[in-house]
Amino acid sequence: MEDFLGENPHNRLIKELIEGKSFTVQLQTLLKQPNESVLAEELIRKIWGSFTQAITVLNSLGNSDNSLTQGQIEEVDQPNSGSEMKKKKEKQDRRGCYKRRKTSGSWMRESETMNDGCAWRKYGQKKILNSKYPRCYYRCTHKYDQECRATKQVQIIQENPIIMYHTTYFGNHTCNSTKIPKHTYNNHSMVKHSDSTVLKEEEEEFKGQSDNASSIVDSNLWQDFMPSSPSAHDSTLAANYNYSYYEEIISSHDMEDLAKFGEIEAIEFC
DNA sequence: TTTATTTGACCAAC
DNA sequence: GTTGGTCAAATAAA
Repeated sequence: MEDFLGENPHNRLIKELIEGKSFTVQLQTLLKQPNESVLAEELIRKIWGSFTQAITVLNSLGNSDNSLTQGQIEEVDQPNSGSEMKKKKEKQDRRGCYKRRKTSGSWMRESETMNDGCAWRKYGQKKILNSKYPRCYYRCTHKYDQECRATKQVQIIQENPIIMYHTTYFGNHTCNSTKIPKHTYNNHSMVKHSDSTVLKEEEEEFKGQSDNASSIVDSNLWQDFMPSSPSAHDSTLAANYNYSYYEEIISSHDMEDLAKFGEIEAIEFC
């Protein structure tokens, strides 16, 4: 593993996250006392610094496909500075102006129902070459009001004896209305498949729930570091941050390393 | 009137 | 040149 400014990046990352958590606990204590706003502001600044450093370290780890640009980092760094402006950016005619999506960051499920508990809006349908059934394109209902970029493609793969749908999900829900499902990594409900992730669901458990599977790890990880319940922005930040990297961290011996630092209690996935 | 769906056009990727 | 993903006008439904 490459050094990060003379320090092992892995250790540096752990150190920054632990510091961030420690500052959060201090802040929590401080907020219970009156007239400590100056100290609180200082702690907030330190927490911000820790997470910024952590993001920088993660971003430096060489996964170029998923590395954030500095602009993206700054975007999440300054929650009130640019995003509001972007929300108001005027619509323009972007018909046909798109990049064909890559399969990385996607995951699939096959089920007897299209219903997954999320609010989707259909925006297109296409006949697919060598396919008996058309492919339907859906985006999150909150694409514009909450800038949720989740999309899915649904295609019937068989009609007999029952209709089976093959659904491919792209992106994570960042909208507030999304419910976090009870899918977990440790029950092996998700199977990594090449660059994408195949979601082998337990259908009964799944019905009526969201299937924003990748956000599970993200949201719980961040919950662990957050003193209060995370906002949509928090999960966005984590979700945008390349969950596959978290998966890599969490599923490996690195968890032992996390524990070694002693400050982090068990990280639970639902 | 508002919201959702359908469908043809557009165009980048292959 | 073909294919597939997205847009937006037209249309339907609530």
